[in-house]
Amino acid sequence: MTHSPRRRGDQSEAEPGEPATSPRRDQIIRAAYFTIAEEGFEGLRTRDVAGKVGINSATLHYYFRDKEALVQGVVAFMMKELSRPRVAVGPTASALDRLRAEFSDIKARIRDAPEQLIVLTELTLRAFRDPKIAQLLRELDQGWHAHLVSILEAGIAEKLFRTDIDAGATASALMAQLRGLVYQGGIGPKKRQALIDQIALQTERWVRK
Amino acid sequence: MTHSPRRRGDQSEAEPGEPATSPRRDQIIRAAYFTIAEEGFEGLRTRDVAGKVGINSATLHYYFRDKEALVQGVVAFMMKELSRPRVAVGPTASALDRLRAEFSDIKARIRDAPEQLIVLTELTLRAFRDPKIAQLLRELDQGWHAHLVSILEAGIAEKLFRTDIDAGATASALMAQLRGLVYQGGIGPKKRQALIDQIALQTERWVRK
Amino acid sequence: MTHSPRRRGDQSEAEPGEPATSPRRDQIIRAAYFTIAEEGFEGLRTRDVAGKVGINSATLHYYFRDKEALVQGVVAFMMKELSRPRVAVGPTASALDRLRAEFSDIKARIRDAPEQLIVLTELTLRAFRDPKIAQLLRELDQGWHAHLVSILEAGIAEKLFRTDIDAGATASALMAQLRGLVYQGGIGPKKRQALIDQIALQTERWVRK
Amino acid sequence: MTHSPRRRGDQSEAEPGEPATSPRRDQIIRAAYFTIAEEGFEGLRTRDVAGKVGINSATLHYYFRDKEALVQGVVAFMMKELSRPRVAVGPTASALDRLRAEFSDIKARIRDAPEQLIVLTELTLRAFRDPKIAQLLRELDQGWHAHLVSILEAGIAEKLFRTDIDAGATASALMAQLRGLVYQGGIGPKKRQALIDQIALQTERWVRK
DNA sequence: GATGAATGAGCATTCATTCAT
DNA sequence: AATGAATGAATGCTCATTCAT
Repeated sequence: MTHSPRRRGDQSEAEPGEPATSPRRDQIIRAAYFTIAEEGFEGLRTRDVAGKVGINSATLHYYFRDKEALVQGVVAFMMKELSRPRVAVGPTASALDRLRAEFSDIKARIRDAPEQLIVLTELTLRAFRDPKIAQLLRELDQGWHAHLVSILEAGIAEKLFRTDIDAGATASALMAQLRGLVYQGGIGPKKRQALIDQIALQTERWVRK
Repeated sequence: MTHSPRRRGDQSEAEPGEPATSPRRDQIIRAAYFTIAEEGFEGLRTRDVAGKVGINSATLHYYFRDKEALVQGVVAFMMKELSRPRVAVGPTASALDRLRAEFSDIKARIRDAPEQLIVLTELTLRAFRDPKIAQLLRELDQGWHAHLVSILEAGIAEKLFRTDIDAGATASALMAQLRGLVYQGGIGPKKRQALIDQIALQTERWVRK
Repeated sequence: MTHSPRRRGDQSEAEPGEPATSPRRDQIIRAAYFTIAEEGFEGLRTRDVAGKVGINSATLHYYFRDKEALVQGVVAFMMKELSRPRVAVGPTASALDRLRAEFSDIKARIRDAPEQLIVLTELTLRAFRDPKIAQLLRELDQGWHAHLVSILEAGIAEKLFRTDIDAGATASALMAQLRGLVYQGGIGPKKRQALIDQIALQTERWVRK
Repeated sequence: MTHSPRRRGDQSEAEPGEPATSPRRDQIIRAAYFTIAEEGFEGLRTRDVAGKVGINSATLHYYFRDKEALVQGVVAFMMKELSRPRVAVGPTASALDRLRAEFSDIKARIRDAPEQLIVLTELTLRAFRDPKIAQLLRELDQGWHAHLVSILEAGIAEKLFRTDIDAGATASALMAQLRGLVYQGGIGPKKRQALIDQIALQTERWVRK
């Protein structure tokens, strides 16, 4: 097979054996990701991103057809990051442990990857104008909701949680609360973590028998 | 040259007789405000704003020293808008009525001024980088929190609400939930309003005796 | 009427009272025109054109939305130039004088405005890919053809020219010959003018009684 | 490194055993040639040419030092193509047949190799700035002229053509007419061929006894 | 108050070319 | 022979801002 004139970043799905990914590509995406966290989409300059990676901005365009493709790469990366749990629970963990892990997970993100919150907010904003991003966020939300519901229902089945709670509604309320916290501007990480503990406590009281 | 070299939009206090406000100035701010709601800060162009008002972009600079000053004008306008209640309650209203008015207020904003949510999110994002905006948002939050606490405490005093609720914590939780709802991308206004009703119901059950 | 946000070069037809023309605009078009003559479309750089006029390249874009609009301006200018006769004949001139004026006109162009030939060739080339230009050139040709036919027919009516010549075919043949000369690369202006005289002579012999 | 550092496409004469030609080299030239016909010199991109051949653009630079060398290759190819008659005449053909073959040749080119006209026009344009190309075109023209003169003189000698025609001038006029036709933009191949027939007829009438 | 004209700094993107492998 | 990766030098275009009128 001769050299394909298509750029690496073109296809969403890589051909087998020809991965649409490369260390350099990932490096660029990471640099762009942190740039967005620091400066916002508004402050994203391909030149700066290239500079951070230590390459020429033309090289960046060797990996990404245009800025839009780069942004899409960042979004994909972000989605994978958000889906990957940061707190592991064993397969034998109780529903309560898994619920607690949920709160720990968010606290861990706030502590170790605070940029995720910022980029997520940026994406939320983009979603108002970009239906593709809106769709992705919706899917992310649905996944989170389903995950919480499964925990709650397991807890009910395990007879750890009250049987009269509405798993769906409770999951929604929980998500709204956590999201509200995350999106609350003007407070530091410590305050944020304390508020999460508070929500965790309230929730446990609410769901446990 | 006859006109005073100091521009109207300067940060320094306006001299008496030279108001820092004018119909045209307000007109520009409103145009910028709605532009931000539609296109985001990223899409804010002084030329476009001027065009919407029907003036030359040079004229815009007569009223605002620079783009930053215009943005500050928008922020101030936004803060005033957010502080102004959209649902009036009589001075004799019960704590419960006032609590309900709180939910109605948010529903009214979602219905009549959905752009407020978007601009608020934009400001939240700016707050990560602009301490001045962070401070303003913090104050806005504190005002809201104090307001909710006063309602809850009044309800307790009126013996309408349970005496064992922690007014501060409840206010915080309520705020987080409402904020979370507001920031949830990818859902339409109707769904949003329904979720608010749900939160309202839950809250009433929680606080009422 | 407030300031129109549209750029000057946008509309093909200027509104009455608001001419789509200005000295500066013309200056830019002229500079672009001679740049094309010297460097070809391939060598047309907005920066260079602006530089020749002594303005910033951003100023050029104040008058022309984009490069394409500038090129269109040049084309329009070129068409006007080509249509404007360079050798005047009195209203009482005989058909023969008018025919001779036709040759003199081309010789005058080669002498005084040799760049017209080059730019015309460039346009011919563009016409292969740009239907709009193809159409313009076609119209130019039809105008020229009609003009020659009217001269020949007048000569026949004046009993100066042979009655058995086919005015249309002769006009076509004449045009083809002149065009061929004009497009003949690799020869200098003097040689070119001599060849025109030769064609003129031949033609006179052919048409005159 | 094993391969000779001197590239194949160098202007210097190839060493014996190291031919300045190769199937791949020709392939590249052909691809460039057709690209120029379709997009003009303006649209000639080494990457595209390489892509059409199915090689990397770096490989193209293995065969051609730079873009200029590639263009020269195309020019040489073009000159060979133009010199090669497309309509064969036997060695015993009469002058009239050979003259007719001349017209048939051009018609054949228009039909079978219309890209030659376009590339030739592109070269004509280049000749204004590139003396090397100007020289080549001049030689091409002189060859054509000599060829036509030899036909006309043979016809006179064969007593097929009038003895009072000026072979040189007639050849020039004929060339100018044909060239003019070829360069006339905005008409299709059919119309073009019909006009050639017209010129052929006229010419025959002119030269034959 | 208002504007047309002008500009500097910057930005994404393109492209011929190079070089280690 | 061939290529993936990389780059420097443009290039068209944008935009906030200025200033004389």
